[in-house]
Amino acid sequence: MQAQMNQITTFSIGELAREFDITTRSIRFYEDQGLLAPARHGQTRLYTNRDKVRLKLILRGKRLGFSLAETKRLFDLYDADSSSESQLHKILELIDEKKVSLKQQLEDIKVLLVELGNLEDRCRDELQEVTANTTTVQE
Amino acid sequence: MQAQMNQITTFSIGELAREFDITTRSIRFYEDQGLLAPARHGQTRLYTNRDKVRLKLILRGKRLGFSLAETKRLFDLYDADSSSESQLHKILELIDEKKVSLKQQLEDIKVLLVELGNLEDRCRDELQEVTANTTTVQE
DNA sequence: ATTCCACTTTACGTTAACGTAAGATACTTT
DNA sequence: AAAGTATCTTACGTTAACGTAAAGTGGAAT
Repeated sequence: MQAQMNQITTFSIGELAREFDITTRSIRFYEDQGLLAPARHGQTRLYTNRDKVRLKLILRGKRLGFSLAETKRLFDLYDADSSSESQLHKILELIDEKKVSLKQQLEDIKVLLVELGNLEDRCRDELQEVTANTTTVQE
Repeated sequence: MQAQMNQITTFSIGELAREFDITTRSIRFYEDQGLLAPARHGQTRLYTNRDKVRLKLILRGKRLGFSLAETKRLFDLYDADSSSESQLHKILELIDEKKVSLKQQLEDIKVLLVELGNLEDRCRDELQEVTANTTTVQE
């Protein structure tokens, strides 16, 4: 009851791959690019929960069209504890850039959703006509 | 006053490149991939307003992380006039897929915006402390 | 002991979306 | 006429983000 207190649940590379539906190759590649830094047990990689969160963030970044390099920059920003004044200003700049482009994306998406909705309506109308004709013909 | 009625304003490839801040190479590439089909005057390409709109859509797609192939599919959907019933169903499916992934993106962006806001606040706080310290030291 | 499985490294191959250079054509300006 | 500018085609080069194959290692099951 006491001999196993250090149960810091870890994950194998295969478990993560299955959970996020990606290949182990991708995970190792992200490490190669400096986005992940799992511990090791011998040669084998051991991923902590923190690594798992990182991976989730990487994939979210990808969905948003971020390059791995961009995501890494954001990680580095987040990790940087205390920086110089000029550094902090630079960080704030970067954050602002991202925010601007994200807001642009948000607008883009809203517009596209509306357009897709219209297209969908048009399709449904056409579908109505087609099936109506077919029915008529078959009488 | 009558001899020039067919003034269908067109654009050169260079004009479009400047306006959208991309290279002519890109524009020609989009044509190569079947996303644009400008008219010709001799060898020279002539872009109509419709082409311009298309180009704008292509770039918006890129901002949203669409591949050119995906954007082309959407174009083809939009262009398809009357299709068979099964075709229409397929189109509706595709539209729905896009809508789902776009809504996911929308959520992703909202979350990220909040997180960036937090990060920004943290930076500002730290900046406050740094400048406060500097001021104190310099007294 | 050997078979199996998940993991490892190394390394070459692949696709998308262009970049870039070379050489030809066309129109305009000097 | 010559030079400049914009356009064209052809074609090889480049980068990111992996895919894929080869060959080896380590623990578990038969």
